[in-house]
Amino acid sequence: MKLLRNTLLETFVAVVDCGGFTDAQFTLGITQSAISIRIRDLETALGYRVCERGRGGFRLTERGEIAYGKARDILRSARDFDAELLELRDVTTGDLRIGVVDAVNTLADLNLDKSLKRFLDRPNDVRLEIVVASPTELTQRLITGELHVAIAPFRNQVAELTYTELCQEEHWLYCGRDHPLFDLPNDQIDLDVISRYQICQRSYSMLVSPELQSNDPKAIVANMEAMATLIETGHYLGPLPVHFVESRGQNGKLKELAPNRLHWTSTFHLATRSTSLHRRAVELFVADVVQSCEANRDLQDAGT
Amino acid sequence: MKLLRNTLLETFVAVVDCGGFTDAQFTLGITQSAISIRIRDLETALGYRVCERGRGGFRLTERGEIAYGKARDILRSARDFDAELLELRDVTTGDLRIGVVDAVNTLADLNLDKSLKRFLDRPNDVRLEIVVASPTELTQRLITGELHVAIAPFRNQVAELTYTELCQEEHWLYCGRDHPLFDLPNDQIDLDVISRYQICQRSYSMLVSPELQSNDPKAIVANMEAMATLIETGHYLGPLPVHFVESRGQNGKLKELAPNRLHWTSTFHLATRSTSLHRRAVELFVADVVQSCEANRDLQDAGT
DNA sequence: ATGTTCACATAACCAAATTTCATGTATTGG
DNA sequence: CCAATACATGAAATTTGGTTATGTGAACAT
Repeated sequence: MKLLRNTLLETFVAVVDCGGFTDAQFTLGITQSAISIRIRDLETALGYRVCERGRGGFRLTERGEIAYGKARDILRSARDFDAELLELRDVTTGDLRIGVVDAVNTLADLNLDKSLKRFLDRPNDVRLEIVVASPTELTQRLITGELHVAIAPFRNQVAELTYTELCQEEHWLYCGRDHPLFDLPNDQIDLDVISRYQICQRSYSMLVSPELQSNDPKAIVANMEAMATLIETGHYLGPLPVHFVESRGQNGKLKELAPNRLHWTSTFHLATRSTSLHRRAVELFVADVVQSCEANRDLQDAGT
Repeated sequence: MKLLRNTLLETFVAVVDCGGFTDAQFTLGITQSAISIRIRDLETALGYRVCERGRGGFRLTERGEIAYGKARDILRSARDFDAELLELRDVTTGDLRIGVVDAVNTLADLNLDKSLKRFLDRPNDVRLEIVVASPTELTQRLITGELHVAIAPFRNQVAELTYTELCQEEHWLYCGRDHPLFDLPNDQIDLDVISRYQICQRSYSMLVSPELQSNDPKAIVANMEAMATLIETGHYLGPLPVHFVESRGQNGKLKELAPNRLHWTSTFHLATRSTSLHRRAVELFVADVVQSCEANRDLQDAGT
């Protein structure tokens, strides 16, 4: 059997991503005619039409949809494969696909920007890709190889992945300026008082405050900004990472509620696939992150 | 980054498999010059030499060794990928890589030949590949995707694979014509008598007779023929599948020892990877095997 | 040593596959 | 019905990849 040329698949994926032949010209660096022919060749090889196109707009066929997903996957692993072979000489190259949860850039103990800087300061030919998603989704994408590394508070750990503990993130409960509790002294606030008000929670996999869970959250958000926004409306209470609130410097707009009693800690991990050796780029980045966190811990230990 | 053309990898793998450029001509259907150029291009793209060649013989470099392994893997998955896309129309195509343990062809309850016949009788464009190996090795190869299906008595089952019970295989203990026990009546033979003689065992993963294990086997074989040969020397006792001995029709050369007491049963399973949907060819073959076994069971049930 | 052979490399040339350019066609929107 | 959009197609140009013929250097026999 003759293998599909990978230019055909690249073309197909680019065309889908661009939503048509015309725009894909620039991405692929070839003319529209060439694209037309390549797609025709692909369809001839496959024996079915992968997309409807023309003046009426661009649309994948049912089979095309499936083919597109598979094609993207195989191209990704082909790129990783190339990088593996290229890294057998002394270069650092290929994709480095990192996944994180949102609001990590202000997490001081993690210091992701410093780790990234260290990584990028080395001579390299790496194409960086950073994805923001929930821990559950990150887990999924690590397993499929769509991501190489992920940094998140992984509460449910799976066997396929290896986790390294990085740092802690502290959460307090906050209320907005217009909320009834805003002016109540903190020593009068406890779980019982809290339970009279509506709580905004993060979606399940990001839950940080189990004590509040039974209170039937009236709002659920999948994003830190959204959480802050809802709390600022004055209609909800909600937990937020301390570093997140402090970095926004709006100390007047949010108030922490009884931080001595209502605080939660989540542990951030770095996760990679357990099986097989990793590419040089991945190993280096992991080392940078871990080292950065350790340096931080040492600094804090010395300070106390 | 520009992807390596897969013709380069195909050429590389073929050259390695043939042990040089000259012989690979016929496998690849191109001239030696073309191969020379392709390998040069591959090496230029990679930035290192993959093999030493010339009058002094053919030898992979250290990096070439690694590259070869990876290249073979990626070509296999590329072929499977192609088959997945092609099977989106109504054809059955691509590789079907089956693994079995040895001596399955006479296992009447399994009836592998009938299942295969049924599969091949359908219109198809499948390239069949059958590998014989131990259950441990089959498990490994299923996980890496090197095999699509395997049929064996899997005693240690792993989470990554899904198992379907197929049939039983009965084992008795045998001795050869020249063995001291050959002429002893079966009612005088028990474990105690047995323990005075040397036992030939199958290697660990194929062990069928735990009672004999403590007897410190003096011979270990990884193959049924080898087991039979050793027993026929008259120096060893050893377990063999009943169907295997009967099918060889040499009833005079081997004698079953106390078949009422010394018999063991192993269960044959069909195993596939748990994750992801399988290709049409794989699904069809699995259905054929399972159906064939069920038909057999029904037949036996009706008979008793 | 010396010539021969083997296994691959290289050059020149050629064929086939791809791309571009120019143009055609179908569909939508006004 | 016209203009514009988005793709298809044909011919010419270009690039890619192949073959044939020949070169090179290491091993081997004499």
